[in-house]
Amino acid sequence: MKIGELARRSGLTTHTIRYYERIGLLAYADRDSSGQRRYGADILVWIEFLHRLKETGMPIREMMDYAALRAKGSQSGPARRRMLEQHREIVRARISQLSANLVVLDQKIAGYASAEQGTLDDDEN
Amino acid sequence: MKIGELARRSGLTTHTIRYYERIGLLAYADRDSSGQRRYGADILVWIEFLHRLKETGMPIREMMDYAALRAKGSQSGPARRRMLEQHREIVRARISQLSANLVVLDQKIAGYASAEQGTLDDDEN
DNA sequence: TTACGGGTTCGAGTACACTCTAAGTCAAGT
DNA sequence: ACTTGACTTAGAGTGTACTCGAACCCGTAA
Repeated sequence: MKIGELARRSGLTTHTIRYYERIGLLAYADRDSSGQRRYGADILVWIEFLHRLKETGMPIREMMDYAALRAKGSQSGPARRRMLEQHREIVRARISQLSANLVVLDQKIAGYASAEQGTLDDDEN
Repeated sequence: MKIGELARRSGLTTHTIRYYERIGLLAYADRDSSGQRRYGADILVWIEFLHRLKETGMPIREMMDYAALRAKGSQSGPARRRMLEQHREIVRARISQLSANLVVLDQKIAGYASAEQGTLDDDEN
């Protein structure tokens, strides 16, 4: 497929796909006779994985490191596993933090709700 | 207290405190006779709350809206409650998303671990 | 009195992750 | 032949949230 179709199917823009190739997140794509990028379907799996890393807050730099390991082939498996394990801890910590903050938010909202019932005055935050 | 002490106690830098004042996240602080900012202890509570909003991913623009409502006094309570309720939904969604991605990450790591045991080959991501 | 550790303002600079523009090429449809 | 839409490159611009620098002022201890 060409870059436009990949864009539609991956949810990235063509700009972003080229940008990712430039910085090494996506491998340099084979070009056809007129110089246009041609992709196989397997790149969608990789982009989806990148999307997950991004969604979980991994910085692009780290994704680049991961991509570089991946490009070295299966011998880099253990290193990639270690990266993912570290990242997993960050994600777990983030979930805990958000959950804790969610509790405080709930309390705050309950405080406002009470104030609206006239049973309490609010605390000015 | 002066800005330096507030910085130490709040975890913000003096630069950031002045920046927050500039954009309206913190109220314009009273100045002493030599023009230096003087803060009461109550601002720490507000900064801590701002920190929570930030940690949960609220953009500064929205925090500014919230701060503006707060500056209007207790009559803005209901509007603030609605803002927090909307934000709470965003936080809940984010936690769900992270949790879902965490599961995938676990599977991926398990896949690498199996590959290292020699029981499977990896899938090249 | 002079050095020091604060503080002040304004405006410029930084990091991240895109996002877009300019100027051009190319293939297919009418 | 011409238009349309998709593609190419290099490089500039954007938005967010700070972060820092320059040039200056002010109060206190040696």
